[in-house]
Amino acid sequence: MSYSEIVDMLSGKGLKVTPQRLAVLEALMTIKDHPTADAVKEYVRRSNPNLAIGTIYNILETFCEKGIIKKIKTDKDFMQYDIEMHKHHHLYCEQCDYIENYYDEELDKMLQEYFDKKQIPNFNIKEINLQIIGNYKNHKPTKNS
Amino acid sequence: MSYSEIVDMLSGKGLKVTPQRLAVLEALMTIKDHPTADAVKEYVRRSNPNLAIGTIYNILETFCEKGIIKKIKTDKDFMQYDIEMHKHHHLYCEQCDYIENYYDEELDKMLQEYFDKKQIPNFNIKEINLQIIGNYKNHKPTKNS
DNA sequence: ATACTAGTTAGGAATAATTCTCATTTAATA
DNA sequence: TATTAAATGAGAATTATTCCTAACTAGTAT
Ligand SMILES: [Mn+2]
Ligand SMILES: [Mn+2]
Ligand SMILES: [Zn+2]
Ligand SMILES: [Zn+2]
Repeated sequence: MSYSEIVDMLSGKGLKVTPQRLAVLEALMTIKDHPTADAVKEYVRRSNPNLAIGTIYNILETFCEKGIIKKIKTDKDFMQYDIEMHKHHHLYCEQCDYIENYYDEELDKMLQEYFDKKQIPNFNIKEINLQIIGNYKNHKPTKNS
Repeated sequence: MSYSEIVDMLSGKGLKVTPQRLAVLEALMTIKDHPTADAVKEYVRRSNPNLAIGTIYNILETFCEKGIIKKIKTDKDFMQYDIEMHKHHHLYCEQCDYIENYYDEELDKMLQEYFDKKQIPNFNIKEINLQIIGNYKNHKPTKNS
């Protein structure tokens, strides 16, 4: 995503293009790993040492409302954010808390067809996300190493 | 589940049978609705006005460790607990935050077969939970009314 | 029935993530 | 350049959850 695409994306949603928002976007796109607000802070502070943590929460919330990112909650007591907006599911590793994206169009099609046929009474389905819980056979590196 | 079954279940897991644990269990079994720690507190305080909130968290954590209940993942910033231990999925209503259990053996079988065939590289699947997000055509009562 | 003890609880303090407040600053627009 | 609605920084406040520890109790042994 180029700089001008990012600018267009933000202003297209009625958001002012601020250095803080650009920094948070860059952090989210670089880290990818479903970062916490704190991980985003660590990242952006390298270039913007006094970007306030409250501002980060503000921006993340705004991005959620505008459909730019999503929240992910595990059984931990902090929120994680996901900038990958293509349809995907999640692998939750029970041992190292790593959450990996899982893409599977065949699966999506199968589920789509299944629920087209089998309606859930009184409920309109908007999307279906799988939480696939288990463990890696050999653990992924947690961060960048 | 009778009183003596509950007693056996707790002591079978090496847990002492205390009035506090019985009260929390009763709350969970009565509320069903994936209550928060606070909802459990509200319930148990009617009969045990000075059951400490710290004790409730203690008990809930112990129950999780012993496999009596589970934590469920939402995008809210508080935990919810689930005493239904039969395999099921969840319907998340976007409008009223109600989370309903969804049972579907046919679906489970389909997923089982799918992932038996199609392995995920480097990952052992332990369980799969669907987050089915959408809205009720006419909303469910939020509490008991 | 009584004593013992490891496990449990009450109550309050502490912590950590997140939200709020508001004075100041800034991006967009004219 | 002037205007203004929106955004930010700094720190206080809030909220869910955890921690601490003295007092208590369920289960077991005597
Ligand atoms: Mn993701
Ligand atoms: Mn459930
Ligand atoms: Zn792992
Ligand atoms: Zn609803």
